[in-house]
Amino acid sequence: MQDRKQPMALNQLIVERLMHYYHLVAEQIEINASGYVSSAQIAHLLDMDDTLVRKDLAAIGVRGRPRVGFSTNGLMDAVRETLGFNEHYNAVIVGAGRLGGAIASYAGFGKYGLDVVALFDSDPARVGDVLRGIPVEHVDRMEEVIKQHGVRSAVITVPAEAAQPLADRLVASGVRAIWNFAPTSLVVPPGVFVRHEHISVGLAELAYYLKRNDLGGGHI
Amino acid sequence: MQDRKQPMALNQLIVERLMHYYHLVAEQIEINASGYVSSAQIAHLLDMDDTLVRKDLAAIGVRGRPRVGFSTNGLMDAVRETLGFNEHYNAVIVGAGRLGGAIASYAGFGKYGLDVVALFDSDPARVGDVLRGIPVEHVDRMEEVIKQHGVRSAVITVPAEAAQPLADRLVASGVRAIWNFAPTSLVVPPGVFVRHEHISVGLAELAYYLKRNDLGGGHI
DNA sequence: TAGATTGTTAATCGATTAACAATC
DNA sequence: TAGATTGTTAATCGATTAACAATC
Repeated sequence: MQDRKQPMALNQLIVERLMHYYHLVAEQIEINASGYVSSAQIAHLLDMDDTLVRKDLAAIGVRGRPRVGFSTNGLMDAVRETLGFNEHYNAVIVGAGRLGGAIASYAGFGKYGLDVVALFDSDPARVGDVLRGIPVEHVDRMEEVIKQHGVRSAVITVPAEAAQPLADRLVASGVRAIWNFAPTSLVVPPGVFVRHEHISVGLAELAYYLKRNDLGGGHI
Repeated sequence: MQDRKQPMALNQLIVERLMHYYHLVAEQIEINASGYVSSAQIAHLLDMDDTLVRKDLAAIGVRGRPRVGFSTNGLMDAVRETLGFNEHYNAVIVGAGRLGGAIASYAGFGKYGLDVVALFDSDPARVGDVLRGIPVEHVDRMEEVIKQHGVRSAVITVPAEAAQPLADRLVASGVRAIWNFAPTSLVVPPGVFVRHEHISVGLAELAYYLKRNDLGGGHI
Protein backbone atom coordinates (compact mmCIF):
# COMPACT_ATOMS: atom_id res chain seq x y z
CA MET A 1 0.00 0.00 0.00
CA GLN A 2 3.05 2.22 0.31
CA ASP A 3 2.88 4.83 -2.41
CA ARG A 4 6.18 5.02 -4.19
CA LYS A 5 5.94 8.80 -4.23
CA GLN A 6 5.49 9.09 -0.46
CA PRO A 7 8.85 8.02 0.95
CA MET A 8 9.31 7.13 4.57
CA ALA A 9 10.11 10.01 6.89
CA LEU A 10 13.82 10.45 7.48
CA ASN A 11 15.01 10.76 11.04
CA GLN A 12 17.40 13.41 12.33
CA LEU A 13 20.43 11.15 12.10
CA ILE A 14 20.00 10.58 8.38
CA VAL A 15 19.16 14.24 7.70
CA GLU A 16 22.41 15.20 9.40
CA ARG A 17 24.42 12.65 7.41
CA LEU A 18 22.81 13.74 4.15
CA MET A 19 23.98 17.27 4.92
CA HIS A 20 27.49 15.97 5.48
CA TYR A 21 27.47 14.20 2.12
CA TYR A 22 26.03 17.28 0.50
CA HIS A 23 28.73 19.60 1.81
CA LEU A 24 31.48 17.13 1.14
CA VAL A 25 30.43 16.61 -2.46
CA ALA A 26 29.99 20.35 -2.97
CA GLU A 27 33.61 20.83 -1.91
CA GLN A 28 34.82 17.87 -3.96
CA ILE A 29 33.26 19.11 -7.16
CA GLU A 30 36.07 21.60 -7.73
CA ILE A 31 38.75 19.04 -6.93
CA ASN A 32 37.29 16.03 -8.67
CA ALA A 33 36.21 16.79 -12.19
CA SER A 34 34.97 13.27 -13.00
CA GLY A 35 31.45 14.03 -11.85
CA TYR A 36 31.27 10.82 -9.85
CA VAL A 37 32.09 9.82 -6.29
CA SER A 38 32.06 6.36 -4.72
CA SER A 39 30.46 5.49 -1.41
CA ALA A 40 33.90 4.37 -0.21
CA GLN A 41 35.39 7.79 -0.95
CA ILE A 42 32.65 9.58 0.96
CA ALA A 43 32.86 7.08 3.81
CA HIS A 44 36.61 7.44 4.09
CA LEU A 45 36.47 11.23 4.29
CA LEU A 46 33.72 11.16 6.89
CA ASP A 47 35.23 8.25 8.81
CA MET A 48 32.23 5.98 8.49
CA ASP A 49 31.19 2.73 6.84
CA ASP A 50 30.55 2.78 3.11
CA THR A 51 27.48 0.57 3.44
CA LEU A 52 25.78 3.24 5.48
CA VAL A 53 26.45 5.82 2.77
CA ARG A 54 24.84 3.54 0.17
CA LYS A 55 21.86 2.87 2.45
CA ASP A 56 21.31 6.57 3.01
CA LEU A 57 21.55 7.38 -0.69
CA ALA A 58 19.21 4.51 -1.55
CA ALA A 59 16.73 5.95 0.98
CA ILE A 60 16.49 9.21 -0.98
CA GLY A 61 16.36 7.45 -4.34
CA VAL A 62 19.88 8.09 -5.61
CA ARG A 63 21.02 5.27 -7.87
CA GLY A 64 24.71 4.60 -8.29
CA ARG A 65 26.55 3.01 -11.19
CA PRO A 66 28.58 -0.10 -10.43
CA ARG A 67 32.29 0.50 -11.05
CA VAL A 68 31.67 4.24 -11.38
CA GLY A 69 29.97 5.53 -8.27
CA PHE A 70 27.30 8.15 -7.66
CA SER A 71 26.82 11.23 -9.82
CA THR A 72 27.81 14.25 -7.75
CA ASN A 73 25.11 16.33 -9.39
CA GLY A 74 22.56 13.58 -8.95
CA LEU A 75 23.43 13.27 -5.28
CA MET A 76 23.17 16.99 -4.64
CA ASP A 77 19.92 17.29 -6.58
CA ALA A 78 18.39 14.45 -4.60
CA VAL A 79 19.40 15.94 -1.25
CA ARG A 80 18.05 19.34 -2.26
CA GLU A 81 14.80 17.87 -3.50
CA THR A 82 14.35 15.54 -0.52
CA LEU A 83 15.05 18.11 2.16
CA GLY A 84 13.06 20.87 0.50
CA PHE A 85 15.82 23.23 -0.58
CA ASN A 86 14.07 23.78 -3.89
CA GLU A 87 10.98 25.18 -2.21
CA HIS A 88 10.71 28.66 -0.74
CA TYR A 89 9.55 29.05 2.83
CA ASN A 90 9.27 32.38 4.55
CA ALA A 91 10.90 32.72 7.94
CA VAL A 92 11.28 35.39 10.60
CA ILE A 93 13.94 35.98 13.22
CA VAL A 94 12.74 37.11 16.62
CA GLY A 95 15.46 38.95 18.53
CA ALA A 96 17.81 41.27 16.66
CA GLY A 97 20.65 41.30 19.17
CA ARG A 98 24.12 39.99 18.49
CA LEU A 99 22.98 36.40 18.04
CA GLY A 100 19.98 37.27 15.89
CA GLY A 101 22.20 39.50 13.80
CA ALA A 102 24.79 36.75 13.41
CA ILE A 103 22.14 34.24 12.36
CA ALA A 104 20.55 36.71 9.96
CA SER A 105 23.94 37.38 8.39
CA TYR A 106 24.62 33.72 7.87
CA ALA A 107 24.66 33.20 4.15
CA GLY A 108 22.89 29.87 4.27
CA PHE A 109 19.19 30.63 4.58
CA GLY A 110 18.50 31.07 0.87
CA LYS A 111 20.54 28.01 -0.04
CA TYR A 112 18.29 25.82 2.07
CA GLY A 113 14.98 27.18 0.86
CA LEU A 114 14.32 29.65 3.65
CA ASP A 115 13.69 33.33 2.98
CA VAL A 116 14.05 35.64 5.96
CA VAL A 117 11.28 38.19 5.48
CA ALA A 118 11.48 40.02 8.79
CA LEU A 119 13.43 40.56 12.00
CA PHE A 120 11.79 41.68 15.22
CA ASP A 121 13.00 43.20 18.44
CA SER A 122 11.35 44.76 21.47
CA ASP A 123 14.07 47.39 21.87
CA PRO A 124 13.08 50.61 20.07
CA ALA A 125 16.77 51.43 19.74
CA ARG A 126 17.18 48.49 17.40
CA VAL A 127 14.04 49.05 15.34
CA GLY A 128 15.04 50.48 11.99
CA ASP A 129 18.47 48.82 11.92
CA VAL A 130 19.03 46.98 8.68
CA LEU A 131 20.55 43.49 8.66
CA ARG A 132 21.32 41.93 5.26
CA GLY A 133 18.82 44.25 3.69
CA ILE A 134 16.01 43.53 6.12
CA PRO A 135 14.88 46.28 8.48
CA VAL A 136 14.30 45.35 12.12
CA GLU A 137 10.67 45.91 13.09
CA HIS A 138 9.08 46.24 16.49
CA VAL A 139 7.85 42.94 17.87
CA ASP A 140 4.36 44.42 18.21
CA ARG A 141 4.06 44.06 14.46
CA MET A 142 5.02 40.37 14.53
CA GLU A 143 1.57 38.81 14.18
CA GLU A 144 0.62 41.13 11.34
CA VAL A 145 3.78 40.44 9.34
CA ILE A 146 3.62 36.69 9.90
CA LYS A 147 0.06 36.50 8.64
CA GLN A 148 0.71 38.83 5.75
CA HIS A 149 3.61 36.72 4.47
CA GLY A 150 2.19 33.33 5.42
CA VAL A 151 5.26 32.66 7.57
CA ARG A 152 5.49 29.13 8.95
CA SER A 153 9.00 29.10 10.45
CA ALA A 154 10.82 31.24 12.98
CA VAL A 155 14.17 31.55 14.73
CA ILE A 156 14.10 32.63 18.38
CA THR A 157 17.20 34.51 19.59
CA VAL A 158 15.88 36.35 22.63
CA PRO A 159 16.73 35.98 26.35
CA ALA A 160 15.39 32.87 28.06
CA GLU A 161 12.58 34.59 29.97
CA ALA A 162 11.10 36.11 26.79
CA ALA A 163 11.14 32.92 24.72
CA GLN A 164 7.99 31.06 25.81
CA PRO A 165 5.54 33.97 25.44
CA LEU A 166 6.98 34.70 22.01
CA ALA A 167 6.72 31.05 21.00
CA ASP A 168 3.06 31.10 22.01
CA ARG A 169 2.47 34.15 19.85
CA LEU A 170 4.34 32.61 16.92
CA VAL A 171 2.29 29.43 17.08
CA ALA A 172 -0.96 31.37 17.42
CA SER A 173 -0.04 33.27 14.26
CA GLY A 174 0.59 30.13 12.23
CA VAL A 175 4.25 29.24 12.77
CA ARG A 176 4.80 25.48 12.73
CA ALA A 177 8.60 25.14 12.91
CA ILE A 178 10.79 26.92 15.46
CA TRP A 179 14.55 27.01 15.83
CA ASN A 180 15.17 27.96 19.44
CA PHE A 181 18.50 29.47 20.54
CA ALA A 182 17.17 30.70 23.89
CA PRO A 183 18.53 28.64 26.78
CA THR A 184 15.12 27.38 27.89
CA SER A 185 12.81 24.62 26.76
CA LEU A 186 9.63 25.57 24.92
CA VAL A 187 6.21 24.04 25.34
CA VAL A 188 4.30 23.90 22.06
CA PRO A 189 1.18 22.07 20.83
CA PRO A 190 1.45 18.80 18.90
CA GLY A 191 2.30 19.35 15.26
CA VAL A 192 4.74 22.16 15.96
CA PHE A 193 8.38 21.28 15.41
CA VAL A 194 11.01 22.74 17.73
CA ARG A 195 14.73 22.37 17.26
CA HIS A 196 16.45 23.47 20.42
CA GLU A 197 20.06 24.56 20.03
CA HIS A 198 21.62 23.69 23.38
CA ILE A 199 24.52 26.08 23.87
CA SER A 200 25.19 24.71 27.33
CA VAL A 201 25.60 21.19 25.97
CA GLY A 202 28.52 22.41 23.90
CA LEU A 203 30.11 23.98 26.95
CA ALA A 204 29.50 20.83 28.98
CA GLU A 205 31.19 18.69 26.37
CA LEU A 206 34.25 20.90 26.27
CA ALA A 207 34.47 20.82 30.06
CA TYR A 208 33.98 17.07 30.19
CA TYR A 209 36.65 16.43 27.58
CA LEU A 210 39.13 18.63 29.44
CA LYS A 211 38.34 16.92 32.73
CA ARG A 212 38.51 13.41 31.31
CA ASN A 213 41.91 14.13 29.86
CA ASP A 214 43.35 16.02 32.79
CA LEU A 215 43.89 19.13 30.74
CA GLY A 216 43.83 21.50 33.64
CA GLY A 217 46.38 23.61 31.86
CA GLY A 218 46.25 27.07 33.31
CA HIS A 219 44.36 28.42 36.25
CA ILE A 220 44.23 27.70 39.96
CA MET B 1 40.72 -4.66 37.18
CA GLN B 2 38.40 -1.68 36.74
CA ASP B 3 39.33 0.96 39.27
CA ARG B 4 36.25 2.23 41.04
CA LYS B 5 37.58 5.77 40.78
CA GLN B 6 38.01 5.66 37.00
CA PRO B 7 34.47 5.50 35.62
CA MET B 8 33.73 4.54 32.05
CA ALA B 9 33.74 7.37 29.55
CA LEU B 10 30.28 8.79 28.91
CA ASN B 11 29.20 9.20 25.33
CA GLN B 12 27.63 12.32 23.87
CA LEU B 13 24.10 11.01 24.23
CA ILE B 14 24.39 10.58 27.96
CA VAL B 15 26.21 13.89 28.43
CA GLU B 16 23.34 15.61 26.66
CA ARG B 17 20.72 13.84 28.76
CA LEU B 18 22.60 14.65 31.96
CA MET B 19 22.45 18.30 30.99
CA HIS B 20 18.71 18.00 30.48
CA TYR B 21 18.27 16.49 33.93
CA TYR B 22 20.52 19.15 35.38
CA HIS B 23 18.56 22.04 33.90
CA LEU B 24 15.23 20.48 34.71
CA VAL B 25 16.14 19.90 38.33
CA ALA B 26 17.61 23.40 38.61
CA GLU B 27 14.25 24.81 37.50
CA GLN B 28 12.27 22.42 39.71
CA ILE B 29 14.15 23.39 42.83
CA GLU B 30 12.16 26.58 43.19
CA ILE B 31 8.87 24.81 42.53
CA ASN B 32 9.45 21.64 44.47
CA ALA B 33 10.72 22.26 47.96
CA SER B 34 10.94 18.59 48.98
CA GLY B 35 14.52 18.28 47.83
CA TYR B 36 13.78 15.03 46.03
CA VAL B 37 12.69 14.09 42.55
CA SER B 38 11.73 10.66 41.19
CA SER B 39 13.00 9.19 37.96
CA ALA B 40 9.38 8.99 36.80
CA GLN B 41 8.91 12.74 37.31
CA ILE B 42 12.02 13.56 35.31
CA ALA B 43 11.10 11.05 32.63
CA HIS B 44 7.60 12.43 32.29
CA LEU B 45 8.78 16.01 31.86
CA LEU B 46 11.39 15.03 29.29
CA ASP B 47 9.10 12.55 27.54
CA MET B 48 11.38 9.56 28.02
CA ASP B 49 11.48 6.26 29.88
CA ASP B 50 12.13 6.35 33.62
CA THR B 51 14.45 3.34 33.45
CA LEU B 52 16.81 5.32 31.26
CA VAL B 53 16.91 8.14 33.79
CA ARG B 54 17.85 5.67 36.53
CA LYS B 55 20.50 4.05 34.33
CA ASP B 56 22.05 7.41 33.54
CA LEU B 57 22.09 8.48 37.18
CA ALA B 58 23.55 5.14 38.23
CA ALA B 59 26.30 5.67 35.64
CA ILE B 60 27.46 8.84 37.40
CA GLY B 61 27.11 7.33 40.86
CA VAL B 62 23.92 8.99 42.06
CA ARG B 63 22.06 6.73 44.48
CA GLY B 64 18.34 7.15 44.91
CA ARG B 65 16.16 6.31 47.89
CA PRO B 66 13.33 3.85 47.29
CA ARG B 67 9.94 5.51 47.88
CA VAL B 68 11.58 8.93 47.95
CA GLY B 69 13.56 9.51 44.79
CA PHE B 70 16.85 11.24 44.05
CA SER B 71 18.17 14.19 46.02
CA THR B 72 18.04 17.22 43.77
CA ASN B 73 21.23 18.57 45.29
CA GLY B 74 22.92 15.20 45.05
CA LEU B 75 21.95 14.92 41.40
CA MET B 76 23.23 18.37 40.54
CA ASP B 77 26.45 17.87 42.48
CA ALA B 78 27.12 14.60 40.69
CA VAL B 79 26.54 16.12 37.25
CA ARG B 80 28.79 19.06 38.08
CA GLU B 81 31.50 16.82 39.43
CA THR B 82 31.27 14.29 36.59
CA LEU B 83 31.29 16.79 33.76
CA GLY B 84 33.98 18.98 35.26
CA PHE B 85 31.98 22.07 36.17
CA ASN B 86 33.85 22.31 39.46
CA GLU B 87 37.19 22.70 37.73
CA HIS B 88 38.39 25.86 36.05
CA TYR B 89 39.59 25.71 32.48
CA ASN B 90 40.76 28.72 30.57
CA ALA B 91 39.26 29.30 27.14
CA VAL B 92 39.61 31.79 24.33
CA ILE B 93 37.19 32.94 21.66
CA VAL B 94 38.63 33.49 18.21
CA GLY B 95 36.51 35.88 16.17
CA ALA B 96 34.91 38.88 17.87
CA GLY B 97 32.16 39.55 15.35
CA ARG B 98 28.48 39.29 16.10
CA LEU B 99 28.57 35.56 16.75
CA GLY B 100 31.73 35.69 18.87
CA GLY B 101 30.22 38.56 20.81
CA ALA B 102 26.98 36.68 21.35
CA ILE B 103 28.83 33.60 22.57
CA ALA B 104 31.07 35.66 24.82
CA SER B 105 28.02 37.35 26.32
CA TYR B 106 26.36 34.06 27.05
CA ALA B 107 26.20 33.76 30.79
CA GLY B 108 26.99 30.08 30.89
CA PHE B 109 30.75 29.78 30.57
CA GLY B 110 31.57 30.25 34.23
CA LYS B 111 28.76 27.92 35.33
CA TYR B 112 30.30 25.08 33.35
CA GLY B 113 33.86 25.54 34.51
CA LEU B 114 35.16 27.55 31.58
CA ASP B 115 36.79 30.95 32.03
CA VAL B 116 37.07 33.09 28.92
CA VAL B 117 40.43 34.80 29.28
CA ALA B 118 40.72 36.40 25.86
CA LEU B 119 38.97 37.26 22.59
CA PHE B 120 40.82 37.69 19.34
CA ASP B 121 40.05 39.29 16.01
CA SER B 122 42.04 40.14 12.92
CA ASP B 123 40.15 43.38 12.34
CA PRO B 124 42.01 46.32 13.95
CA ALA B 125 38.68 48.14 14.20
CA ARG B 126 37.51 45.56 16.71
CA VAL B 127 40.69 45.38 18.73
CA GLY B 128 40.15 47.24 21.98
CA ASP B 129 36.39 46.59 22.12
CA VAL B 130 35.38 45.17 25.47
CA LEU B 131 32.95 42.25 25.69
CA ARG B 132 31.81 41.15 29.17
CA GLY B 133 34.86 42.80 30.60
CA ILE B 134 37.35 41.19 28.27
CA PRO B 135 39.16 43.36 25.75
CA VAL B 136 39.44 42.11 22.17
CA GLU B 137 43.08 41.58 21.21
CA HIS B 138 44.68 41.25 17.81
CA VAL B 139 44.94 37.67 16.64
CA ASP B 140 48.70 38.09 16.23
CA ARG B 141 48.93 37.88 20.01
CA MET B 142 46.99 34.61 20.15
CA GLU B 143 49.87 32.17 20.62
CA GLU B 144 51.45 34.31 23.31
CA VAL B 145 48.24 34.64 25.34
CA ILE B 146 47.36 30.96 25.00
CA LYS B 147 50.74 29.87 26.30
CA GLN B 148 50.77 32.46 29.03
CA HIS B 149 47.42 31.32 30.42
CA GLY B 150 47.83 27.63 29.69
CA VAL B 151 44.67 27.71 27.57
CA ARG B 152 43.46 24.30 26.41
CA SER B 153 40.07 25.13 24.87
CA ALA B 154 38.88 27.55 22.20
CA VAL B 155 35.74 28.65 20.40
CA ILE B 156 36.06 29.46 16.71
CA THR B 157 33.61 32.04 15.36
CA VAL B 158 35.36 33.25 12.23
CA PRO B 159 34.41 32.93 8.54
CA ALA B 160 34.81 29.47 7.03
CA GLU B 161 37.96 30.20 5.05
CA ALA B 162 39.84 31.45 8.13
CA ALA B 163 38.94 28.54 10.40
CA GLN B 164 41.44 25.82 9.44
CA PRO B 165 44.60 27.94 9.65
CA LEU B 166 43.44 29.25 13.02
CA ALA B 167 42.70 25.74 14.25
CA ASP B 168 46.23 24.72 13.25
CA ARG B 169 47.67 27.61 15.24
CA LEU B 170 45.47 26.83 18.25
CA VAL B 171 46.55 23.20 18.29
CA ALA B 172 50.20 24.15 17.85
CA SER B 173 49.88 26.41 20.89
CA GLY B 174 48.43 23.69 23.11
CA VAL B 175 44.65 23.82 22.59
CA ARG B 176 43.07 20.36 22.85
CA ALA B 177 39.32 21.09 22.66
CA ILE B 178 37.70 23.25 19.99
CA TRP B 179 34.11 24.36 19.59
CA ASN B 180 33.74 25.22 15.92
CA PHE B 181 30.96 27.51 14.71
CA ALA B 182 32.54 28.13 11.31
CA PRO B 183 30.63 26.35 8.54
CA THR B 184 33.54 24.14 7.53
CA SER B 185 35.02 20.92 8.85
CA LEU B 186 38.35 21.05 10.65
CA VAL B 187 41.21 18.60 10.34
CA VAL B 188 43.04 18.15 13.64
CA PRO B 189 45.53 15.60 15.00
CA PRO B 190 44.37 12.66 17.12
CA GLY B 191 43.74 13.64 20.72
CA VAL B 192 42.19 16.99 19.83
CA PHE B 193 38.45 17.19 20.41
CA VAL B 194 36.30 19.18 17.98
CA ARG B 195 32.63 19.87 18.44
CA HIS B 196 31.25 21.21 15.20
CA GLU B 197 28.09 23.27 15.49
CA HIS B 198 26.32 22.66 12.19
CA ILE B 199 24.20 25.74 11.53
CA SER B 200 23.14 24.40 8.15
CA VAL B 201 21.79 21.21 9.72
CA GLY B 202 19.35 23.33 11.69
CA LEU B 203 18.22 25.08 8.53
CA ALA B 204 17.93 21.78 6.70
CA GLU B 205 15.74 20.35 9.43
CA LEU B 206 13.40 23.32 9.37
CA ALA B 207 13.14 23.09 5.57
CA TYR B 208 12.57 19.35 5.68
CA TYR B 209 9.85 19.63 8.30
CA LEU B 210 8.07 22.31 6.29
CA LYS B 211 8.30 20.28 3.11
CA ARG B 212 7.18 17.02 4.74
CA ASN B 213 4.12 18.75 6.10
CA ASP B 214 3.26 20.79 3.04
CA LEU B 215 3.63 24.04 4.90
CA GLY B 216 4.31 26.12 1.85
CA GLY B 217 2.51 28.97 3.52
CA GLY B 218 3.56 32.16 1.88
CA HIS B 219 5.71 32.80 -1.15
CA ILE B 220 5.58 31.81 -4.80
C1' DT C 1 36.22 -11.24 -19.40
C1' DA C 2 37.82 -9.65 -14.91
C1' DG C 3 37.23 -6.58 -11.52
C1' DA C 4 35.35 -2.60 -9.12
C1' DT C 5 31.49 -0.94 -7.13
C1' DT C 6 26.59 -0.96 -6.19
C1' DG C 7 22.44 -2.86 -3.83
C1' DT C 8 20.43 -5.79 -0.46
C1' DT C 9 19.85 -9.41 2.91
C1' DA C 10 21.54 -11.20 7.16
C1' DA C 11 24.24 -10.55 11.33
C1' DT C 12 25.85 -7.70 14.86
C1' DC C 13 26.03 -4.17 18.03
C1' DG C 14 24.57 -0.77 21.17
C1' DA C 15 20.97 1.79 23.16
C1' DT C 16 16.48 1.64 25.12
C1' DT C 17 12.69 -0.54 27.42
C1' DA C 18 10.36 -4.25 30.09
C1' DA C 19 10.16 -7.01 33.97
C1' DC C 20 10.73 -7.67 38.49
C1' DA C 21 13.32 -8.33 42.81
C1' DA C 22 15.30 -5.32 46.45
C1' DT C 23 14.58 -1.69 49.54
C1' DC C 24 12.86 1.49 52.74
C1' DT D 1 2.94 -4.14 56.82
C1' DA D 2 1.84 -2.45 52.26
C1' DG D 3 3.23 0.11 48.70
C1' DA D 4 6.11 3.27 46.09
C1' DT D 5 10.28 3.67 44.04
C1' DT D 6 14.95 2.22 43.14
C1' DG D 7 18.41 -0.92 40.97
C1' DT D 8 19.50 -4.46 37.77
C1' DT D 9 19.00 -8.30 34.62
C1' DA D 10 16.85 -9.81 30.50
C1' DA D 11 14.39 -8.69 26.28
C1' DT D 12 13.59 -5.72 22.57
C1' DC D 13 14.37 -2.47 19.20
C1' DG D 14 16.70 0.20 15.86
C1' DA D 15 20.85 1.51 13.74
C1' DT D 16 25.10 0.00 11.84
C1' DT D 17 28.11 -3.26 9.73
C1' DA D 18 29.29 -7.66 7.32
C1' DA D 19 28.71 -10.57 3.61
C1' DC D 20 27.96 -11.32 -0.89
C1' DA D 21 25.25 -11.48 -5.19
C1' DA D 22 24.15 -8.28 -9.04
C1' DT D 23 25.82 -5.19 -12.35
C1' DC D 24 28.31 -2.82 -15.72
